[in-house]
Amino acid sequence: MKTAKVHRLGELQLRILKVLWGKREGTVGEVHEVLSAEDDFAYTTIATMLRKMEARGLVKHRTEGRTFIYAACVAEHEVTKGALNDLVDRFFEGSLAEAMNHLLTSREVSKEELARLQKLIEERKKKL
Amino acid sequence: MKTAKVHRLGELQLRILKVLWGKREGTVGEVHEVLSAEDDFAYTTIATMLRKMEARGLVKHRTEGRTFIYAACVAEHEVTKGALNDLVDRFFEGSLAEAMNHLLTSREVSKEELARLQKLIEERKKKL
DNA sequence: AAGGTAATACTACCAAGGTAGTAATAAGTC
DNA sequence: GACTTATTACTACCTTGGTAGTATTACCTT
Repeated sequence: MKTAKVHRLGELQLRILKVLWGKREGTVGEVHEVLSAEDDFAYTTIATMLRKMEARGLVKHRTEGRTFIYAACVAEHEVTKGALNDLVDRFFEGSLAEAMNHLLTSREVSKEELARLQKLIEERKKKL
Repeated sequence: MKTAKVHRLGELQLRILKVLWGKREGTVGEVHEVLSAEDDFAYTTIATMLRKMEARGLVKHRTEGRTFIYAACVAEHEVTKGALNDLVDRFFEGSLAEAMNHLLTSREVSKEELARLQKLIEERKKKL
């Protein structure tokens, strides 16, 4: 059960992972730069967080010179899936339709999105 | 912005809220009893948590004799909606279809659920 | 009236996320 | 060779969720 609790990610941790997923790898400086474009973070905050995340097994690093080049250890798909499943289980006792219902009624949904959703369901049906 | 961060609820907090939503109100003992049926909690753990939650504005209490009768301050719908929206925003940059896609591909979905989903989407379409 | 019981209050921890300053170090620049 | 700069290491704090023991109090039952 090594995948345990992968969904319990903090805000910053997720954002860092997203950067790494997008670039495949990145130094502290690179991650910091990307995130600082949105919010203000100290360089050391990112560095510390990355070190903590490595201790948790979320990322790993290789060394180039004296610089650490970090990469995600967890797949985006896995994390996303974990978070979604967790939420559906926690809030809707596992009922996908219930979750969907809430989403549809509480969000702005465009006609295009609805069409996409229908298509997705159609395809899913065929695979049953 | 009083709805801020309502989605960031811990596991126990959510479970307590669910009990209160279900019963409309409840004493520490009642909540404790319900939750203890599933997991083992000390009575004082529930009491402490409820007090902390009241400080955060999640629940409130009225007094009957010397007993506190707690009730949720936040609507189930609001919390659920907040959590879902937060997740869709955080993981899928707000794309409902993207979120749905992940749900459909990573979960077990029954034929009945798919049918329900289609119906939901149909109805939503009419309201546009 | 005494004793048990149930209720809240208070205190204390622990873990984890988040944030960042300071120190040490290494490497490139003038 | 001295100086600046980039980089990691260490340390320290704060917050919040979670967990629960101990203390106090008030009530209820013999």
